[in-house]
Amino acid sequence: MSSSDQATRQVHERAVESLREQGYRLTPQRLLILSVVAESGGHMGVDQVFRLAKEAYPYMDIATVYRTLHLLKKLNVVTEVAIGDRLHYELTDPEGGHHHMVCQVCSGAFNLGTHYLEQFRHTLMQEFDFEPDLEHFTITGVCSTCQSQPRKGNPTKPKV
Amino acid sequence: MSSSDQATRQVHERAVESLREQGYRLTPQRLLILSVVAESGGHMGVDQVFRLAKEAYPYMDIATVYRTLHLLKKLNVVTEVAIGDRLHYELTDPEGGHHHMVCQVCSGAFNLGTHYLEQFRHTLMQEFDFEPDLEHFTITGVCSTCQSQPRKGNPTKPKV
DNA sequence: TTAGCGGTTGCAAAGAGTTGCAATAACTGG
DNA sequence: CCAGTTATTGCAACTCTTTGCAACCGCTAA
Repeated sequence: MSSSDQATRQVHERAVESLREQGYRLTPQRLLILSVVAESGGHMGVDQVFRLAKEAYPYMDIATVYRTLHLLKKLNVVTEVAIGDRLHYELTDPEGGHHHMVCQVCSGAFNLGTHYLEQFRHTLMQEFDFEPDLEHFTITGVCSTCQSQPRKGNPTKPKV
Repeated sequence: MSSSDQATRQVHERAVESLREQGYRLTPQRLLILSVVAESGGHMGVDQVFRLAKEAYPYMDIATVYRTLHLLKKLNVVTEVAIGDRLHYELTDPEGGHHHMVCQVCSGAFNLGTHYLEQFRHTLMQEFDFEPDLEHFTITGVCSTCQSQPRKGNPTKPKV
């Protein structure tokens, strides 16, 4: 057994617990969608989740995928990441959250530790008494690589 | 003549110049959509823009509204603001840009000066060589009023 | 002022995501 | 282990936004 199998099982256990605790039912569809996301390693678009899930269970419906991903997001099992103008999903980082920097040129996504935003949060609360929601924060821009390779054709594949 | 008429005329002049400079054509549809947004004073949803524009010109098409708003956004004449899960549009702040804090509870939108993000930008470039796009930045959270009025029914109308 | 180029529009249809609803099936108590 | 309750699914219809395309019309040059 690989360490990724191990990780996947832990994810399942935690997710199952979250579901039961809050009165949600454990359905094959939910477990399947979860395992698809868990096994991908990185973040996936909804259509990609749907395609893989449908391979395993042909009756899978796209509406179920959307509903399940929204649910898992609410339970903090998966995290939503905006890549381009589409939402992607990945397992929530167990070591406390992180944010994303997404490159507009190559669509690469880079992690950003929470503490980089703490100062900003502090400022907003101090100055405006505004409590920002910085749980799943994605900022777009241009990454290091694409800055040094000026507009040279094809975007590369997303990194995690 | 009111000062808002005056402001509206200035907006038209600047927008017309932007369009011509870059080879875009001045069409009645574009001018109408622009004036609808300009006269609203604040930010408006696409459907609201469409409805008002259609009152003045019944052949107005929703696709034209979308295309025009995207164009005006590209020309930096209007600014896109995410309210809830819909995009709203407002005239771009002539005094240099500002960002928005949008309350998840009451949907109120509050302005946030650019300098509050400068430090954050500096950090990202220093640490990650990542050039963030902070042009039109919207952050969600809970505003001062809604923090002190715990979950008491109806959201108020958007401000600004 | 007019002819013609090509950017724009209106329409229709496609795509992405959401929602209502009846049938299904996961959970509970007995 | 079974029956009842009710959350969930699959389907289809719907909303919101984008896109392809032919007709149209704003602009420029003569």
